[in-house]
Amino acid sequence: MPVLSPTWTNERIELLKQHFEAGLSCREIAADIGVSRNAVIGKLSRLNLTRGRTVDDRKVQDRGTAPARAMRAVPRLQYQMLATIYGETDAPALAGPIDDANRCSLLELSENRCRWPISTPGAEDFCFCGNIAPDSQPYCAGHSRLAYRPNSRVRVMRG
DNA sequence: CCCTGATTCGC
DNA sequence: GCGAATCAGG
Repeated sequence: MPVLSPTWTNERIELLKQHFEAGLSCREIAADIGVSRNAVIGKLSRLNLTRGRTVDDRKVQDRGTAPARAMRAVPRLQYQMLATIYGETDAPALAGPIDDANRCSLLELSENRCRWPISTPGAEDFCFCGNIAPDSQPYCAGHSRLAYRPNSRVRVMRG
């Protein structure tokens, strides 16, 4: 390993198989090994480890689960996932406790207030979070994490 | 639009 | 054999 750039050595292939059998997606495997997604899937195809023509087992990413329509302007790069698997954990403290002391009704909402719905719409105690939403975000820091992809797609699509 | 995996094709 | 480009599905 001193000089050459080993493309697919045994270690990589083993790692590839391990991650593949572990249930990791090709994107995650690729990110972990350090190659492109196509490289990983191409190698898998060459190894005849493809699951047939099944496109995916997560069925499809659920869209429209958020109560608001504002979850549009989030590019959600995969760098977060990369940082996660690399152990970098680039994410700083993202508002742990959600303060629900400022909850308000729809009429009390303003531009800088969190619009996260509390309880069920139509219920008598239905209201909104009402916390301070930094920037022009529709939600406060805590609820933004819940609204926009909390993390990589980790078994949380049955909502 | 975004995501995903699978195949194709040039290197 | 390799992987980007492309295809195909959700």
